[in-house]
Amino acid sequence: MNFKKLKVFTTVCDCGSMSGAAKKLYMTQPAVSQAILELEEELDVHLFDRINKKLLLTYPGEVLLEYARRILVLVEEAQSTMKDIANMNTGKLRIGASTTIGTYLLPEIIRTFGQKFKNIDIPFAIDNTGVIEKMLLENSIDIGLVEGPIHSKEIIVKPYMDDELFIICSKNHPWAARKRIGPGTISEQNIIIREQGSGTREVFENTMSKHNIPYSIKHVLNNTEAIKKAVEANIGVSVVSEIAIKEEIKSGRLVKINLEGVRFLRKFNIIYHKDKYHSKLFEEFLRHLCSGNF
Amino acid sequence: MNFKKLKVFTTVCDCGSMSGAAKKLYMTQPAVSQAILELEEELDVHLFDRINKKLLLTYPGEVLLEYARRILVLVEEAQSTMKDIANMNTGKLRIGASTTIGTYLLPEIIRTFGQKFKNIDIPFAIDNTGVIEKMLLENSIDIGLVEGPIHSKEIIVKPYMDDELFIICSKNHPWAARKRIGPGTISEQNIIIREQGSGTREVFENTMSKHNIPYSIKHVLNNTEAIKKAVEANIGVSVVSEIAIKEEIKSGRLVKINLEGVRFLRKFNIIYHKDKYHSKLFEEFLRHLCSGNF
DNA sequence: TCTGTTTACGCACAGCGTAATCATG
DNA sequence: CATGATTACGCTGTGCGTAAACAGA
Repeated sequence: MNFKKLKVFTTVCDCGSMSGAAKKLYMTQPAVSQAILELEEELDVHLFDRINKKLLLTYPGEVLLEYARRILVLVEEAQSTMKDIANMNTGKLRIGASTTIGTYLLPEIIRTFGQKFKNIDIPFAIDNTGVIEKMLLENSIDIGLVEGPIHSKEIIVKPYMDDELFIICSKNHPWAARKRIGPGTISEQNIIIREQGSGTREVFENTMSKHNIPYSIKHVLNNTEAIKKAVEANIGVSVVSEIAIKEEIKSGRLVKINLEGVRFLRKFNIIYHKDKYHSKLFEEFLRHLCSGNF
Repeated sequence: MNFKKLKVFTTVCDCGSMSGAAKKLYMTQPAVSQAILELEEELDVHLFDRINKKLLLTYPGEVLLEYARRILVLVEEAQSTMKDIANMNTGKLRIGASTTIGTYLLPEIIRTFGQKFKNIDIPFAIDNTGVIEKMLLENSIDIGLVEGPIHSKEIIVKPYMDDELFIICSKNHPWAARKRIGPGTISEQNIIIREQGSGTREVFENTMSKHNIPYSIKHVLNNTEAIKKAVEANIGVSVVSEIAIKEEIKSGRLVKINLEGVRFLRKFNIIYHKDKYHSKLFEEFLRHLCSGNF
């Protein structure tokens, strides 16, 4: 018993004749006849009564027909679904991202990717880089977008884009008109910054100490949105990734300030497992990342 | 794609390794490996990630696994059901019977046959011989038990048993003590008999006229049970098939009377289509009929 | 004779085993 | 070196087509 024979059987039932089924299946009559005989032999059952040239289903024939139809429907559905997956008409890509990227970049990335590929399931997780790395290793995500360093040798790290942190102030702040300040002026300001452990804070502190610039932290907020609101309210100045403030810069609510001779640079990376098969959807997502401007 | 490959696939998923699956399936590793590769090639999809010697299902792999399990369950169920049918652990035999046989013989026949073969479905129809013959020709029953003559050349008629009609009277009737009467005495009696068209009445009338015995019908009842009750109540005498009065004869409520020199004989026949395949269940039913004393 | 099924026979390929190779711990 | 996957290759049997026989209208 195999799919083909079941298909032959159901077709014969539909047509009421072997020759009709043969025509429909692009086979010869003998092949159809043989398939039916083999089914009958294998199952030790007569499927048809041959009365007056008419093929009439026997009881076991009826029973088998029921099963055969159900099986073939499932098989065809399976094949069609797999074809959809192969053609990326359906699929799944599990994405992980570290906090900043996940918050400010990922939504737009997923939105546009989802537009390009309908019916695609794109579950995502947002957590710090270490957790995202771990998820990649235990195969609970397919690809990650992170800011921090990766340690596992099994993970391929591909630079995605350069990120830069900027000092920001309110449009009402005295700096707003100047856009450039000297390193010395910063120590006079109330600095609002993310909590210890944040990648953003780490880059800021490292860079500042590298340049031996003194500064004093006034407020600590564990949330970029809260920081932006605080700066907008002119409670102090802060430093955040440029991707977090596009909107506010555009509308003029916040102003980017250049600290003379100092830049806060880091890289965003795409990470994925070196041994994992790269599905077409995966490749498309990579292409999508590199093509788009997010 | 075929059953075997799906089976290989699900087994590999269960075992988490090709070698394990090979052992379970009594195949060699390469054969398993090849089956999986062929599946992947045919469906144009990667089913496993080969990470650290571990086989991890990809998304398309998961989807296929779902389908494969459902398909294989159905296939196994189908095979098991067909096997049951072949072994007569389940099955169906559609029986038709003419009125007298259907009423007095068939219930016991079906009861005992159903005891021998559990889980067998035995739908039956009771109607006059002509209808039963027609049902056989249009394949709505598999076998018939009839008293009347069959006309179709396509039907095989096999004598089943001899039936004899007997004149019956109540135990309170004057005849009851004698058991034998002469042909002349019958015309003095109130005769109760079935309606026109009844096989029983036909045999009675034919036999009586063949012997030139005069008789007068007093009551007509279209129902053997009613006739028996009427005779028991000594309203008159009647003539019925011996199979209809076993119980009453045994208990003495009715008495069988011999009409000297006259017997009302007919045959019960088993009928079935000459071209229809005789299932094992069918053969068993024939054997059952011939073996039992009904 | 024509239509449709079955039987007979030969070929081609799918699918399995054996053996060798590769990869990884 | 041991375990397990892959590659290479040859054989066997399934499954199909062609051809012929058979059966019924």
